[in-house]
Amino acid sequence: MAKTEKISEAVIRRLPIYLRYLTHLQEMGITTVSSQQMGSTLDVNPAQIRKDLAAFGEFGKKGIGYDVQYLIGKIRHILNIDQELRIAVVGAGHLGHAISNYNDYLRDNMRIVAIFDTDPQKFGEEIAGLKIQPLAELKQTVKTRHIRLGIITVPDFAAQMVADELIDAGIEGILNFAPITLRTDKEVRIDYADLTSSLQSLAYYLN
Amino acid sequence: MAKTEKISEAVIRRLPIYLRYLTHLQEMGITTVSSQQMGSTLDVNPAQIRKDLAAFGEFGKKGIGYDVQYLIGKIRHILNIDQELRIAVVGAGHLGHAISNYNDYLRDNMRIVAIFDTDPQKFGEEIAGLKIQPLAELKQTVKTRHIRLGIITVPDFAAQMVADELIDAGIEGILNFAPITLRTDKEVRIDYADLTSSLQSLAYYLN
DNA sequence: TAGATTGTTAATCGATTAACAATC
DNA sequence: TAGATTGTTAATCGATTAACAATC
Repeated sequence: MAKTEKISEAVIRRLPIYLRYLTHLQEMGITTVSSQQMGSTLDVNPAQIRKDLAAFGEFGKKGIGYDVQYLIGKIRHILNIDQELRIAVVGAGHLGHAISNYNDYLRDNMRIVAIFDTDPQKFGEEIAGLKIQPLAELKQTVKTRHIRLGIITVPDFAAQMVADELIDAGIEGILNFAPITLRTDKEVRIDYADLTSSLQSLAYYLN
Repeated sequence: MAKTEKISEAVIRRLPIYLRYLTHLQEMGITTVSSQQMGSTLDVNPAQIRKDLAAFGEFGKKGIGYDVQYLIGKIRHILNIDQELRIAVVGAGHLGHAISNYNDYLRDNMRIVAIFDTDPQKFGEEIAGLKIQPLAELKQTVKTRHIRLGIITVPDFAAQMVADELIDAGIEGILNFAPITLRTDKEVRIDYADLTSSLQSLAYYLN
């Protein structure tokens, strides 16, 4: 990263969108793209795209635009997904089940490699090629399998406990689907993906 | 709504979080809460909470705080969830399956009442008490059952087509789980909930 | 009354957009 | 060279936070 200004969360939320479109262009054999073209497809101001990218280095060529393949490599590097990134899912209910089947969509080196639950009836059951493990095995599995991210898909009343376990196990980032604000005093990034809240926000815009 | 200043999306994203906590307080029998208390639990600046709420009216009492039950009613009204709000899910794969089972978690009058797919093999199959219907029936079902929101859980290549169908059917808001930016010239709100993008953003914060 | 807490104004901080010199 | 497009500065716009008078 060329610059030292701090990067806002808004920028980081847009980078995956850029990456997804660039990958699409690459698949179509397109080698160069301008901020103008990207912006009009993605509904983002071209100046915004240039500024977002420029915060990390000079990736484009004046008068030409951006080399698709080169830019893909740069964004993947920025996002830490130029290395294999292993993920654990905790909660083998319907949602955990669905997410565990997501590996085909998680390109770019992200991979769900373990799934946990507390219900003994589920232990050993297979989901998407993964055996459901007891939560008690979390810490050891995280260590031996070098898992860095966790996804929480347990009911709300269990979510804080699971978060504590994940953090104690050395997980570095959490994506929480449970409808509860998690608390920690550790340096762990926690993002939220709560369906109920999303739908309620959406409902505001009716009429 | 007492004021006419325009409300930012950030405010609308926080209201469901406030509502969730207030509901929790109500269940615990707590009748009054201050912005201070809410803020410290939810990790939100108390001034922010007061300003968010004040944009819609004077809901609190100086020196006292907010009446929990009263504020719940107000926020539900603001979010349009003081009426039953019906939702259709399009895409009966793993994720659509999981979401269709979400009705128990969708309190506050939101309800998934129909699920659609294009695979004839799935027609008639039951998920969470709902029979999977052919996409061809979408328009009629939306009209007769007064469905106002749509959730897209189809693969990326089908998402734009499904969005067009939903909009044509008269849907007023869409929550899209497919990893693609949807385009429309109609006045329809489209929100995004893309797991891959969320995980990629999360990955940035590693180290 | 004294203490607490709102609603709101002003101050600050941050993010987006416009404009354009540099340059491919 | 002429046209196109970046990187970046300046201008604008918007959101967050602090502070405090009003008042329960």
